Amino acid sequence: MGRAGGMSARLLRWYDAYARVLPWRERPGQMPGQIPGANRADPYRVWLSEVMLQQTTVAAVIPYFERFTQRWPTVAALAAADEGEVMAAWAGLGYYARARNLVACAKAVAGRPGDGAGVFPDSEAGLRALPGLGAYTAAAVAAIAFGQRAVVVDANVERVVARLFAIATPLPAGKAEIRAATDTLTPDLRAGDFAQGMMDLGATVCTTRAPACLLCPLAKDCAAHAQGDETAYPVKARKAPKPERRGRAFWITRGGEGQQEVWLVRRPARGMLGGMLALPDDGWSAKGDGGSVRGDGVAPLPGPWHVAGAVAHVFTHFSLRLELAVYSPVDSPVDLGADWDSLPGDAEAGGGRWWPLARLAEAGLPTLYAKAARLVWPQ
DNA sequence: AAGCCGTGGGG
DNA sequence: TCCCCAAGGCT
Repeated sequence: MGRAGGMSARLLRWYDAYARVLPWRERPGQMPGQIPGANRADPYRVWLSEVMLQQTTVAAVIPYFERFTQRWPTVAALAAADEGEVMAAWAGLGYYARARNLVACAKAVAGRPGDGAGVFPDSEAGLRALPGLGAYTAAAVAAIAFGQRAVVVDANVERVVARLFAIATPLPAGKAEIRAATDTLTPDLRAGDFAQGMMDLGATVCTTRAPACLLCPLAKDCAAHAQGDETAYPVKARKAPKPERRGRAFWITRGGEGQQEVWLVRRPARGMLGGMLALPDDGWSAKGDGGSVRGDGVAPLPGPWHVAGAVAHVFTHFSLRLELAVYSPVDSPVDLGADWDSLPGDAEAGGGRWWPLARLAEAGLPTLYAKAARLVWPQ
């Protein structure tokens, strides 16, 4: 057995002993010398978990995974689900294009011709062609659910491998080099357990800030450890500072005590918070861009309003300070309900709708709007 | 191909 | 407080 073989064997033994117990995962190492795919797990659950885990922590995913699998136990059930309900169930998890792709992928799988209906493709290439599955997810599902040998590289593997081989090429340029090195380590058998083991190692031992090399089964093979500077790898460029944006959302209600409703809009499928229900807003103009207002606008609305407060929210590439303007308080003489046509809402996205305040939690607002709503409507 | 796309937790 | 980052994909 070569050096790479020794490393993967050590990693698999470590995984057999210390694998995290996760809802979508089968227990490893039940059968020494097992055949390929001996640990294969339900492809639907593997796929769903992998999509949820894209750029998202395990702790954040677990409750969503439990709710989704309870409500939609099979890919066929998910394919038949109302898309709005899926989006609402995804609310709070972020990167909402994943939810739209999730539905599209479920429909594609459920609609596969012949005996394949409702069955995921079992090859990496077949999986890669499905919406929402990129290089990582296709490889992960092929390996974990179908026992295929696939080279699985996520941010954990990138970090572990960059350290093992002291790869100094900065990311993302270094990705090719890292993938090639991962390929040499990946075993023909148990590629899925190997991938999960590498990810567990990265998540629990070979961590970004303070790697626990004393606990690492690969420490004696690790070039960065030999150099005494594990955290020097992988090399990454510094991120650009986030610009600040400001915006104003509108809290428009109607109805009497106990029967109040709030005006919600469906955001366009593309762009920020695409496809999600939201409070109408003015488009979050960037500071200093002339105050250009895109989106819903508020000019046509009659009646007095006041600013109830503001929330701060940080997105991937900008931060936002969102004011909440409250229209038509309960005692207002203005009946906005009679002014339906003038209410804001993107027609192509389905316009807007009055939503009972008592059931606001079920609307599935993205965190930004949930925070804003909390200013005037306690949970 | 570089920018867009959420959120919450940890140091 | 602020910065970094997490089982990335799409355009």
